[in-house]
Amino acid sequence: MSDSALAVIEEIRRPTLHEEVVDRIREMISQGELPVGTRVPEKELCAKFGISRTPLREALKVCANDGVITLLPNRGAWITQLTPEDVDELFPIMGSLEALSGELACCNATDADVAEVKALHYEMAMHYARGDQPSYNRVNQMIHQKIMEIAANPTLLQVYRSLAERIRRARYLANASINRWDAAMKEHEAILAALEARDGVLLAHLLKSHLLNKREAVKKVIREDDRSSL
Amino acid sequence: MSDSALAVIEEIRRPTLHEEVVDRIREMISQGELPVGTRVPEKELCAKFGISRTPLREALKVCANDGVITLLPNRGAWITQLTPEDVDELFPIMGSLEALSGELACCNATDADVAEVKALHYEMAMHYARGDQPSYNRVNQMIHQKIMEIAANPTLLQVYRSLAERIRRARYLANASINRWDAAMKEHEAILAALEARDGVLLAHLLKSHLLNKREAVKKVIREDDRSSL
DNA sequence: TCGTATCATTTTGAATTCAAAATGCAATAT
DNA sequence: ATATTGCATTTTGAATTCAAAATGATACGA
Repeated sequence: MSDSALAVIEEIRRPTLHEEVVDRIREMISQGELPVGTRVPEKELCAKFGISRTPLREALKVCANDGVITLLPNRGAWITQLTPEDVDELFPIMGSLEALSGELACCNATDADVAEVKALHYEMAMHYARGDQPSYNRVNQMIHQKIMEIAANPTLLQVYRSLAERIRRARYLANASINRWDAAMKEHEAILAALEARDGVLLAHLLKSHLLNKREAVKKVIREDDRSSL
Repeated sequence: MSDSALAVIEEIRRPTLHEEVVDRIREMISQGELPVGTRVPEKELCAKFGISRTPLREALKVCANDGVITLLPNRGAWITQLTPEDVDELFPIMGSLEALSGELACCNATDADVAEVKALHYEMAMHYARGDQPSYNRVNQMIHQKIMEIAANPTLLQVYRSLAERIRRARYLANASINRWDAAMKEHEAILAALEARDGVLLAHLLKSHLLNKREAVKKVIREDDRSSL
């Protein structure tokens, strides 16, 4: 092996400073602590995090690359305001990726995997029955994550997460009031059945539709958010 | 509109320094000027670009976020060495996205759009007939890009490009010797026909298979590259 | 009164500096 | 001869500094 070549790059990677900052910024945006459409207060964040501008700005470039932040040259970093058009572009992409996760999951799923999804499904049904939306949402997300995990494609997970990050805030707001809860639960029953039957084509289709059904709710939230900032 | 809020963030965006550097680094990797599996020579690049370490390191963080560079804390930035497993993860994802582009393209395509793809197809056929591989590859890529363009989903294009960047070098090498050229041309004829017929489901399927058929060629190149570095 | 020009202040972008970590090398011990 | 320790050098990560651009406030003129 040559002097400067590395056979396989794989190490224990504790997060570096700027990665840590990227996570914190994302978190703050999703919590509304950094409101969409406003300028990132560079100085304040440096003080808050106890760091200098260098790692903060590195993190901002990374976030900009992900579309969460928009950099205006010489005019600062702004928290990206999603437009309804952005949502219309994002959902079909995420739908395709979720569909893929379903297909792959059906190829790989062990009986134990299916049992775990089933357990989560019933846990979610419990929260649904009790009308506990926050818990429902949490378990709901776990189901989709579990399917992604069964798909066993880390790159897919990474790409999906990076897209999900862009609409995380809007999704969070949309989840505050679910307006087609009954329908969503029915869809989830079909999803579970398809996975149990290892019917990849069907599961792909169901996951895609399930996601696209949320599109209008997210767009609605964005439009309201737009109005509130005028 | 409130003091710090921006209705829509949209401006003439001339590339900033670090963005320019990101492009240059990607270009150098795809050309083999920065060989896969080696350490990024920070100092040399600064000298070459005539910049300080700050914008270079910003660019490296962005590239790392895209997976083109791997950062080892306190041990420098390395040009990511794709594994066959990475390729197996990437191709289904890119296949899904190409499929989506085909579906959307069929919804949107005007007659002029189809005519343009047809023209490109014949141009490619010409290069095929003459055995001119480099020109064939160039036009081939233009066709896929044109379909993406017709799909009219800038976000999709952006995501696809970011993934394509990871295997750009390997694809470039694989393209040096096409080993199923006849089959690929036949597939392209079917692709054109599906677009003309506005058969989105079929086009999606064809584009996906067409891409997946390249997977083994890319893996082969990577394995050879691995061996050469031992 | 409203618009424009001037200038001080703040913010941004990028170079420089500085401390900590890693690397390479020589001396020593086994 | 090989492995281990200690030390000088290099590289990395992050703070600081500095110049350029943008912002805001005030004075001036129409």
